[in-house]
Amino acid sequence: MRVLEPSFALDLARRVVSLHAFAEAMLHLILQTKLQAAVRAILPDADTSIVLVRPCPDARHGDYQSNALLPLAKAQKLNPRQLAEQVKAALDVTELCDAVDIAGPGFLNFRVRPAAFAGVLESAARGEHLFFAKATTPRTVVIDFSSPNVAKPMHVGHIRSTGIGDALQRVFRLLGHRVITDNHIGDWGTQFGKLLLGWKQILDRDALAKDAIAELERLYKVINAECDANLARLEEAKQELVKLQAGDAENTAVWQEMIRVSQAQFDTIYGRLGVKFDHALGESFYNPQLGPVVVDLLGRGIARESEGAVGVFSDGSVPPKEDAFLVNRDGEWVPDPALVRKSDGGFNYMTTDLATVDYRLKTWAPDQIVYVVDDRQSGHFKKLFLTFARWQADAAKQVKLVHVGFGKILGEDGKPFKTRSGDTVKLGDLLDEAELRAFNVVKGKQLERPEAERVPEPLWPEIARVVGLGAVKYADLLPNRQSDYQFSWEKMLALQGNTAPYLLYAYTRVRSIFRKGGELPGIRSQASGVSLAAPDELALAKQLMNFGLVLEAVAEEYRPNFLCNYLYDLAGLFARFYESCPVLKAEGAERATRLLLCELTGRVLKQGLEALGIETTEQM
RNA sequence: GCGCUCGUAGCUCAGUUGGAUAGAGCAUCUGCCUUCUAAGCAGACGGUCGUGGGUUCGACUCCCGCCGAGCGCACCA
Repeated sequence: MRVLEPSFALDLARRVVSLHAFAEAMLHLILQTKLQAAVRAILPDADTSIVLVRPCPDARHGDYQSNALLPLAKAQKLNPRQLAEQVKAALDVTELCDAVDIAGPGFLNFRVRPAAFAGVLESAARGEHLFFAKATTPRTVVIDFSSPNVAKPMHVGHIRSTGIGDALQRVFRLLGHRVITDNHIGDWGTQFGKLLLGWKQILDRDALAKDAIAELERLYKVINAECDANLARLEEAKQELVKLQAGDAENTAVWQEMIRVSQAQFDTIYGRLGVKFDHALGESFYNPQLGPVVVDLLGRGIARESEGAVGVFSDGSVPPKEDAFLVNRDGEWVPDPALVRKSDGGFNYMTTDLATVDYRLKTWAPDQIVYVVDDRQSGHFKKLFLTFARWQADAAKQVKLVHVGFGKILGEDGKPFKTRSGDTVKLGDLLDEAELRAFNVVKGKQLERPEAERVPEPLWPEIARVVGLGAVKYADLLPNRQSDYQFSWEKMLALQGNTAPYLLYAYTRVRSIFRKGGELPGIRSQASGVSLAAPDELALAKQLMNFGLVLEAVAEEYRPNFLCNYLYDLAGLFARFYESCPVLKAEGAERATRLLLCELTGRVLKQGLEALGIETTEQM
């Protein structure tokens, strides 16, 4: 965002029309633009990219604040309060603010007129924006996530990559960027030797028709066990793999069939999760490029042979401690190369990933490529990015390669999440259980109510589906992604606290008002006369206006949990407003204002949840 | 051994360029349904932000040491 906003503001300064829309969508940005201009007037050489305006964490100080004058004063060896006085004198924000205060060592606090807030609400009500602005210079972003393996069931380990990746792609798209999602499926590798052997010798056709993945899994387990015990068997499997790699017609056909049935499984899961990909170029897609990549690396002197393998080694450009191509063993720094060809001539995933970066750059010319992959692979990506930069220095400067890592899912005992019998939890089973548990909660809550107030029973399963899937997704997106988190059905399906059900409930309360209130005159067309008076009205309105800021932070830091926390705060503020400010009983401007706040809160909740990949329900 | 990530209330977790009195939920306790869905709201209780230094107007945040946890350390991905 540090890079984005100044250029954003600059662009807009050139286009008055856009500036207008932009200001209406996000007050803090117009204040920021004006503040930056004032700073430039006082300090022409100052770096104004650090001059940011943010909402005040404490409303008593004001509505928006900037702390930027303090570091600025320090850099220029000026008295911060004096600088603040000068900047304040050069600052013209009278159209938005009653007062600009200098506080403490040199904080600048802006107090916005309620009428200015009302103006933003009115323009939002007219459908001109939803408190965020599309990027004026859209970036092209490739997002690589999910990446399940062929012939294996998708399991609980895939929800993090899938959920975080999907949320990120949704947020980037919402902000107007060009997004290309690519599912880098594991459809190649040594396991296919064993699978082919199993397919040819012990395949159960009926079982395959019934549950293809389970049958493929069985084939692998049986043959794998045989190979462990019997070297001749292992040799047989290797021969099948060699034939596949050589393009043998029969093995290729079987391999393609395995991909086909696996894809059907992926499609079922993705369908339930509402996840779509623009491409699914698996590892095998890059096969033809692997040899040439290694030849090129060797030819350029970037890779070299060692112990029969080919790898990229340290170039000694950084101290050993910071060198990703060195590792310390017993006090001695030894090579830890990025291997691109094994001593048996085969390639490994470093080679595939290099070919993949190369392909993506040539095909889509992205500004960035984002890999949503387990944190344990951070070492691999570090080497991959460095190796690519050495291989194609110029191309590497055009693209930002980012590894968005995440932690493990733990069970409630604090150990890796497994079934009672110790197996990995299959994703399909997990989603089934989520819906079942959600149904029991929905049913329980409905039965607590007087019959007249219940949601019609036929709607319960659909509500349970939205709540259950939403709960699983939300629980996964909520924690800071780099840390491990504890999986708890009880907590994710709880009706209180920072959970999907709480947010969905807030949304249904909004919808309920409109059902009860019937057709409401004038909300969209003649949105005017909005007057914010009650503290809870104002607090809610201000929170709505932070939506854009949060979306940009999500995209900038690749952290969907910012959006989760924002929506939770929004829902909380709405609940307070709902308690203290009767809507349908109010009259005149008060009623219109409150209806508008309900409408806009509903829209932001729905849009925000949608950006997290979570559906909403009208009643629950 | 070396590297990466982390350590915040009894438990599970937030904490947006370093910024003003560190926040939620659960648990414990107290109030609020003849009023738009109480799956809610208000309040109380609960903290030497692992620890010891340093940087500065200001540190949970940045730097260094130590303690503790998880993960990774050529030919699996």
